[in-house]
Amino acid sequence: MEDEVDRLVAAWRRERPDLDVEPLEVLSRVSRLARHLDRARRTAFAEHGLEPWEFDVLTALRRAGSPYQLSPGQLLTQTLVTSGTMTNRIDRLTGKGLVKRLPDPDDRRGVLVRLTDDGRDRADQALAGLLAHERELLAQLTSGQQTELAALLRVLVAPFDNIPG
Amino acid sequence: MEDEVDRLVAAWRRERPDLDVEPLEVLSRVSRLARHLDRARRTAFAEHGLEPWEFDVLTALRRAGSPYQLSPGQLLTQTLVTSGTMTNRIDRLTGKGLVKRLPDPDDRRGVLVRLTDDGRDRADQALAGLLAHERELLAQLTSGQQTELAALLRVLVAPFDNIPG
DNA sequence: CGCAGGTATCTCGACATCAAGATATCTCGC
DNA sequence: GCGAGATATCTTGATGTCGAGATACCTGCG
Repeated sequence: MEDEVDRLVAAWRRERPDLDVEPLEVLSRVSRLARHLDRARRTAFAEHGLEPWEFDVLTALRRAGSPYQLSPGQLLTQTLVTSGTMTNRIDRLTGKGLVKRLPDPDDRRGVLVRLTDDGRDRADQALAGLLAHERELLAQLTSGQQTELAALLRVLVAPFDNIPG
Repeated sequence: MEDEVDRLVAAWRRERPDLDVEPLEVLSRVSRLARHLDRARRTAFAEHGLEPWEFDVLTALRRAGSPYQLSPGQLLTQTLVTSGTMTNRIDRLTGKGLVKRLPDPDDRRGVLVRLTDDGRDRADQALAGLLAHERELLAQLTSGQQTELAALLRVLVAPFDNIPG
C-alpha cells in the first residue's frame, strides 16, 4: 500500500535527482504518523472530556504513584513544555477540580501538584480509552512486527533521551 | 539502550498491572521521536533563516516542479494544517518575498501560490541541510534496518493517507 | 553573618494555530 | 439557464504556547 511519503519521495527524486532523499523514507513517516496520532488522540480523549494536554499532565501524576504528586518542575521535564505553559495548565486543571496545589513542606519556593480523586479516575479512564484506540491502529501489524518496530524506534529515540538536551 | 518510553511503560506496569500497555511501546516512541525531530529540524532550518512551517510550504511548492505553483487547497492537504493557518502562512511568505499569489485562470474562486526564485533557492538549500542532519541521526541503523523501519511505518501511516480524513 | 548566585514558580505580551462562519464561484440535475 | 448544494479561500475570535523577565526563596562561600 502506497502512502503520502512514497509520493513525496518520488517527487523529490524527479525534481532533485542529484540528492539522496532516503532519510525521508523513515523520518518523514515518523513526523506524519505523529501528526495523525495527535488528531486521533484528540478525538479519543474527547470521549472522556479531556484535552490531550490535560491527559499528559494527569497521567504524569498518575504514573508517579500514590500520593500522586509532583512539583511543577518535574512535570515540565516530563511533558517537554515551558514553565509558563505549565503554570497555565495547572491553573486550568485546578479550576476543573482535577488537581490541587499544595505548598512544598521542604521548600517555601516550591509547590506540589496533586491529583484529586476525580483527576485520578479521569486519567485512568482516558488511558484505557487511548489504549483501545491504539491497539486498533496497531492491528495492521503482527505482534512480532510491533516488537521489532518498537526496537528500531528505540534506537533512534535513545540518544535524545539519554544525552541531556 | 534504555529510553524514556521504557521508563514510562515500566511505571504504568507498576501502577496499572491490570492494563496491557504494549501499544505505547510503538506509538509513544513515534510521538516522542517526532517531538525531538521537530526541535532538531528547527535548529537545522535556522541555519538557513527559515522556520519549519516555512520549509513545509516552500518545499511542497518545490516538489510540484516547474512552474512551482499549487493552490492553497493542495498546500493544506500536503501540510495537514487548516485553511486559516495556510492563509496566514501564505501572507507571511508573500511578505518575505518567497512566494506570490496569482489568480487561477480556470477558477475565479481560486488562487495559485507560486515560488519566487529566491524561495526556490532557500528551499533547495534548506532541504540539503535537513538531509545531512537526518542522515546523521539514521547512522544508528544499518541500511537494511532503515528499509525495514520505513516499511513498518508505511503500514501504519497508509490508512490515514488513503482513507480521506 | 551577609551577600552573590542559583533555583522554583509565576506573570505578561507576542504569536501561530484552530474552528466556525462568511463570501464568492462553480457544477449539475431538471 | 436556474437554483441547490458543493467547493475554494479568506476572516474572525478564542486559545495554548513560548520566551523573557519578575519575585521569592535557598545555598554556600568568604
